[in-house]
Amino acid sequence: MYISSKKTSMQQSLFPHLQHLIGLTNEEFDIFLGCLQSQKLKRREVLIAEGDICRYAYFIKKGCLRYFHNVDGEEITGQFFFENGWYTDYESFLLQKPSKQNIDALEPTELILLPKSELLNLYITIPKFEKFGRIMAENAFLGLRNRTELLTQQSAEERYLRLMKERPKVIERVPQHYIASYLGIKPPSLSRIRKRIMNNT
Amino acid sequence: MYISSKKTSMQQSLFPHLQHLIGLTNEEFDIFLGCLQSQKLKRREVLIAEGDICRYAYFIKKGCLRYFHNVDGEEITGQFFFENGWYTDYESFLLQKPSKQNIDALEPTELILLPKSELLNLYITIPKFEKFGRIMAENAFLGLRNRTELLTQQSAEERYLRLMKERPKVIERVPQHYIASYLGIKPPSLSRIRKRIMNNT
DNA sequence: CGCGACGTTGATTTGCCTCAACGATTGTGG
DNA sequence: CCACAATCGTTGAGGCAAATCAACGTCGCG
Repeated sequence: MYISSKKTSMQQSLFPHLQHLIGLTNEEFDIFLGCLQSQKLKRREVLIAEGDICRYAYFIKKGCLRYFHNVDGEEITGQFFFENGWYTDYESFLLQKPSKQNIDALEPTELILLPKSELLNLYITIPKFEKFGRIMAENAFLGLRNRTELLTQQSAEERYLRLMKERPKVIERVPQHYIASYLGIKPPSLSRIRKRIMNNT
Repeated sequence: MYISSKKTSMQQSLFPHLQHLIGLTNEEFDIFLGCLQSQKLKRREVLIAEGDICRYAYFIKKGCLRYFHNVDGEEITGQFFFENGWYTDYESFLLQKPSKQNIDALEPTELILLPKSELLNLYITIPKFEKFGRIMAENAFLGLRNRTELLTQQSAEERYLRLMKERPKVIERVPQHYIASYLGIKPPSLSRIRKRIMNNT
C-alpha cells in the first residue's frame, strides 16, 4: 500500500485520532490529507489576535496553546490546549466574525491546519465529516463546561486543588501567572495559596 | 397539501425553526414529527434531577427552564432557557451517564421531546440531521461560552449590568435569588448592587 | 553584564459573605 | 374571610478572602 511521506509524518498522531473518531478508509484519509496545511509557532508567538477571523481548525501535533481575552487591558486566560487535541476559536470559526480572543503558544508548537472552506467541502464529499464536526463541537462544549464548573467552585484554593488533581499537566507546564488568571485570581493570591497548601501537607 | 393536526399545532414554532436550520422537506418533517413526544410542566416542577440520565433533547414551546447543580447543599444556577430554543443536558445526553445537574421550570412550560434514540436514527435515515446535531452542539457551546465570559467579568456589578443589557428577559422573568446565583453572588449582595445602580442613575 | 519576566512577601483596602432580623407578598387551610 | 406559613427581597453589623500597591529576589537571555 502506498503511503505518502506527508501521511507518514502525520499518521502517528492524527491518523489514529481520526480513525478512532469517525473510522475513515485510507482513501478518505488521503482526501483529508489533501486539505491540510501545517504551521510552526515559537514560544510566545501569537496564532490568532483579537479581531482576526479564525479560518482554521488546528490539530496540535506538539506543544501547548492558550487562549485569553483582554478586559480593561488585562489578560484573562481562558483555556490551555496540549498535543493530540483539536483547537479552534469556535465563535469566530463558526460565524466567521472577528475573534474576541487571542491565542498564543506557551511552548514551541507544531500545528496541522484544516481550513474551514475545506471542512465545508468535506461535509459534502464525505458526509462522515458531519460527524467529525459534530464531535468537535461536542468536545469543545464539554471542555468549556469543565472550566465553567471550575469557576463556580467556591474558593480559589478549592479551584487550585481541583486543577492539580484533574489536569496536572497544566500545573507542570504552564507559568504560574497564567494559571492564576485561569482560576480567576491574581498571581500574589495564587502564590499565597500554594504556600498554604505546602504547609498543610 | 396534507397537514397533520399535530403538525398544525407545532408548526408555528418548531417547523419554521427547523426549516431555517436544515431545510427539511415536508416529507422529512413528517418523519421527524413521528419521533416527537410532548410534555407539560407546572411552575417549579423538576424535569431532570441529578443522577438521572437525560434521554431527550427538549424544544421549549412556551415557558422557561433553568438548570442548576448542588454544591454543599447549595443550588448554583447555571443557565436559563426560554421559548423557541432547544435544551438538553449535553453531558448526560451525549455520554448517557448520570446528570450532574437539575432542570426545573420557572414558569408553566410546554416542551416537545426528541428522544436520543430517535435522533440517532435520524442521523442515519436523514443525514441532514447530522447537521442538526452539529448545530445544536454548536449553539449549546456558544451559550455556555457566553456565561463563562460573563463569569470572568471582574465585579458583580459589571456582571449584572451586562446581563441587564444583553438578556433583559432574564431580569424581567427570573426571580432575583436565581439571578444572584447565576452571577455567582448571594441575594443580599445583588440587592445592594441593585440599590447602588438605582441611586447612580 | 543589565534587563525583563516571573514569583514571593508584607501592609492595607475592599467587595462580597455570613448571620440575623424584618417587611411585603402570595398561597393555603380552617 | 381571616390567620398563618412560606417565599422572597431588603437592610444592618461584622468578618474574611482576595485585591491592590509596592518592594525585593531570582532566573534566563540578548
